[in-house]
Amino acid sequence: MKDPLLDLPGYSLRRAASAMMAEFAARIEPLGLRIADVSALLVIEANPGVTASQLGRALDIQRANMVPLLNRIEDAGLLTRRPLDGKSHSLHLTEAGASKLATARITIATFEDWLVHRVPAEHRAHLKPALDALWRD
Amino acid sequence: MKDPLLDLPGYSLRRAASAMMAEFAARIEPLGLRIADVSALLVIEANPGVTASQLGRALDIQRANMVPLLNRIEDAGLLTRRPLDGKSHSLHLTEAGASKLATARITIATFEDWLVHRVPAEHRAHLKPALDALWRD
DNA sequence: TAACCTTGGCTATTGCACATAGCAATCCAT
DNA sequence: ATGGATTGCTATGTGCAATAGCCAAGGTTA
Repeated sequence: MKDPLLDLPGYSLRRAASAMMAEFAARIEPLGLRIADVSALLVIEANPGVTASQLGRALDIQRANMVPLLNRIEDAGLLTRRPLDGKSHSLHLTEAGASKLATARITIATFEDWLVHRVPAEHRAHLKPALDALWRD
Repeated sequence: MKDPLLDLPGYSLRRAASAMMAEFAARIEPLGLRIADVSALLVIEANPGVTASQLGRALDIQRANMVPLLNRIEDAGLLTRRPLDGKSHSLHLTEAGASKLATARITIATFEDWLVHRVPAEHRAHLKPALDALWRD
């Protein structure tokens, strides 16, 4: 069967992202985490005390959508919200959060390595710069 | 602010795909089409008479999810479903469908060109092969 | 100080893309 | 001819993101 989509880089991008996200979600799910959770935990750990809106800007997630995300990882005991100035809250990982993230980091590293090695060696080094050019301003 | 996500190719893939899909969706929306519609129309035109399940396999969309998709483009007058053997239906573009697709093709080509030229010349040729390696078996 | 605009966190709702489970009719192979 | 697989479909749920609006708390300027 003819598939004209196979000639379109945009379609390849869509399918590749979809396949890789499904794979990563499956690998991270046994830890009780979702993809968005992992990205939030990583940024919070690297920037203890960030506010929810700063985090949202870094992850390109709307303020409104940060709420259920942060509730979820707070309910899981991975995060504390401390009042900062009566308007903002500062976010910190709990010990459980740091330890969960340490475990997740292994999964992340394994996955990223697996992903990168799926691409043939001659193209490998070009993947990330090419992708970054597509979304970073 | 530190952003450890920026080192992860998987995260770049996610963000790049999200950005590009948003861009394409915005460009194709004035035609009254969605991304999934366009992919279906392209495959149907290239393979007149395909069945819904064949199409679903090509697009990696579950049978169940083909239903609203095909209903939508049929309701828009772009598609006819003809009974094939009492179980399967064969799919064909209407004249309106072919003409709509001809218009869409211009948008698609412009978008794909824009996308590809966002990546620096030295990486450009590597993007599609790298992406294809990530999802094609 | 008072008026104003902006920001931060939140609720509520919606849309899209995708998944699973189950069903009835049809077909195909042994 | 019976049993298994396939087709199209309904119904439902999930993950992620968007929008509109609310309220309280800052910041800025007159």
